[in-house]
Amino acid sequence: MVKHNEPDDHLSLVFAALADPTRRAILARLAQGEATVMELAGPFALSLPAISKHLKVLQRAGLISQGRKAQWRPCRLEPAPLQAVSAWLGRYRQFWEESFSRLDEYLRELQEPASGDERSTGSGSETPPSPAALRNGEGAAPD
Amino acid sequence: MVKHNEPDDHLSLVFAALADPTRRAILARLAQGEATVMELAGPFALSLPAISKHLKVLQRAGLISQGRKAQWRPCRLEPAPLQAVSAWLGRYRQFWEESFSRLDEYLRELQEPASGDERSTGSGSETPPSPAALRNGEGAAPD
DNA sequence: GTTATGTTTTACCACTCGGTTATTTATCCT
DNA sequence: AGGATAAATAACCGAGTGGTAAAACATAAC
Repeated sequence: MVKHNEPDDHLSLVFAALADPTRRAILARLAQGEATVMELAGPFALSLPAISKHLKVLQRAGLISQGRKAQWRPCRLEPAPLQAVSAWLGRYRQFWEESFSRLDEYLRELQEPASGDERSTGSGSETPPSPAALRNGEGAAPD
Repeated sequence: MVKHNEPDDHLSLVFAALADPTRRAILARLAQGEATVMELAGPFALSLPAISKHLKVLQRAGLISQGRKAQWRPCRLEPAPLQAVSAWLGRYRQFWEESFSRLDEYLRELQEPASGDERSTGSGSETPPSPAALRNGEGAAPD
């Protein structure tokens, strides 16, 4: 994971934190309410230091916060990063909510043989640009 | 990332793939339409092998698929894994859509001093269980 | 002060990750 | 066949990851 600017970096931290099944299970438990470190460790055949490391990852991603009461460190879920993930997902929601869009493109592809004229449709290139077009610097620059 | 069972393993692959800003940018570009490897590499000061590795990660997570046309390997977005993420997020959606739930708990906590009787509310322990309760095996087993 | 419980830190390990350069593979064109 | 382009693979690197056992820190009870 390479750090770029702050927003991307934070989102990367969140996704990385969610990439471990143990950490997702910890979040699921905290969704039911605050819990202590040993409560969270209960269901896993892991050492306490291992749980402590997972919690540090979750904390660094802002997914949990830890209180402090005597020797206890109660953990609670912080939903803001999950909301950020949901917001990020928003840009792709159309892809599964309009499930016919891929079928449309496929049908159009069957009717129109691959040719350079497809570039003019503005719908994104279905066929890779020709080498000549790339050589002329006409390749579409990805965002 | 430790492999457990298949569903968790796949979700972990997806989150891990999304944990890199370059890969998220690649997905954003593919959301606009199919693109070649070199088109995807264009905006990044990365070598082609680095892009190739990123694409392999995305492919293994099922987030993209790659076609084959001559020497071209056009990539397209596959939204199903993103939908799976959205579904997983669903269990936490209440946390930010009902933004008063945390305030309610906070106010209740102010009115009821920390005591063992809070265990009987079934709303999850706001205060860590007492050492005696833990010793008696009454600690709540996390999911 | 001593003992017990809860938690974190330290040091270590094997492995993965995100990048590089060099090389190979795949396809097209002359 | 040779040359060109697109892409993947191999080998290497330093940093990071997910786990362990041991040690240290924090707090409570007697």
